[in-house]
Amino acid sequence: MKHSNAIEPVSDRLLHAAVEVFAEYGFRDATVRDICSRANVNVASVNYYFRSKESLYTQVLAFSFREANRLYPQDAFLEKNIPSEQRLTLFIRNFLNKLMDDSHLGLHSKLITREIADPTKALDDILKVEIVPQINLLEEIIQPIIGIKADKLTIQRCLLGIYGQCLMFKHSRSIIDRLYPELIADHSAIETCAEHIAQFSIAALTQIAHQQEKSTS
Amino acid sequence: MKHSNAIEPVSDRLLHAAVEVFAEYGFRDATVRDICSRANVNVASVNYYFRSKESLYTQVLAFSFREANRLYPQDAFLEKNIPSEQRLTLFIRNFLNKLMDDSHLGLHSKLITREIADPTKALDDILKVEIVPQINLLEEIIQPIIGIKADKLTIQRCLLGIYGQCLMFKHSRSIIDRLYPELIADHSAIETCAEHIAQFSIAALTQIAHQQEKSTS
DNA sequence: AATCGATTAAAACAACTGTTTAATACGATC
DNA sequence: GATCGTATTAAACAGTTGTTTTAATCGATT
Repeated sequence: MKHSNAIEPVSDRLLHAAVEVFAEYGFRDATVRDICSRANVNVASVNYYFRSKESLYTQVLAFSFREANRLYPQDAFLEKNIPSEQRLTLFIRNFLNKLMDDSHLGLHSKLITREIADPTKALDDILKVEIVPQINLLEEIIQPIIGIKADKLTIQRCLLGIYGQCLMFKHSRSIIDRLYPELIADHSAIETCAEHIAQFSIAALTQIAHQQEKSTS
Repeated sequence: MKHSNAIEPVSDRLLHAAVEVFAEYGFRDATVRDICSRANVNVASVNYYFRSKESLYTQVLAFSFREANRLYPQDAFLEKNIPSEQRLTLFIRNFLNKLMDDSHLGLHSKLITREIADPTKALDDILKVEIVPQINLLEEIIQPIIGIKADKLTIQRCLLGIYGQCLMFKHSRSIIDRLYPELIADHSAIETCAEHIAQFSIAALTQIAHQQEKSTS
């Protein structure tokens, strides 16, 4: 006797349930039984359809990245003929929206930041396929703002600074929820935060650019 | 028969071992048996000296904050007669050094950031006693830079931005280790990063201050 | 030397973990 | 309708977890 909501294949139900559970508890604290009960399937199904809990987790991560990129495509700021400042603003807005998406499919960013904060074996693959290309894109964007003469390490520090301002909203969500809930009350509030980070960073970057010019002239 | 290194009381050995294990694995994945074997005591000792694993964790967190504040006192930038920019620089340098301290006693910051990223019941106490005062101090420091007219929410966003740039080095350590290890190779490299964050932030803050003046005049 | 409270030790507890097994039910093919 | 591979189930497995129990040991006091 199949269960009530049997429209969706078992393996798909497992994958979706696993996204929820892994996002909520992390790989180590998520339990196979929890996943299976949410998917309304037997405990043995995880090992039947996916080889193991770990293999399921890997596939969940891959699926999450696909979904995140589907919902928040990076098309808008790929065009190189718009001003760098505007490209940076678009990039930050897109990234922050992706991070703060609390909808059903926004669990993906939780998974990823969890993986960064507490890496499993899966991190190295993620780095290569997803994170490095995104970082390279951001570097390409801020390069014209900061100037050609900029030190390589300086650029790296700027990159991390911009990422840090964004990721703060995810990694320290627990604190923001408790101290500054207004900042992330709704979508428009988050947009304002993105706008702020962009202006903050552009101001700093141009300032650094001026200093570079001075010191090398 | 007592064990070899019996100079230190059992409860102290347990506490120190617990700092290591909780920092490395987090509360949920740390095991009582691991802690006890590192402290060279029986498994039952945790429940004998501390009531439970959870109670031990609470005491470990409190101990860690005491140690962190002992090693990185906030005296230097408490004096209000030095320029705000310099106070901010000192604050950031102190904070980043505290975060990146990899020595034996630097495990404390690992514990704290872990607690922020994945809160237990203990977080609310930590917030009140340790984090809020530090945030208030930073707010007091940047207030003069950003100007009196600044919006309350704007100040909050700036606060988070500065914290985010610093915490990035802790929360996303796994990525920095893999992509930009030079940035945190040694103490002087970290100092340079602190200097960078300070300049980056000051540039942005003064820029915001100018914009505020324009829009309200 | 006997006694008492505090400490340590080994063992067992019950609950939970991921995984496996072995039996059953199903659905299509012959 | 029997047969065969697939899917599902309940049960059990072996390992680990935090905690408790019960007994042994120690050190000081009487």
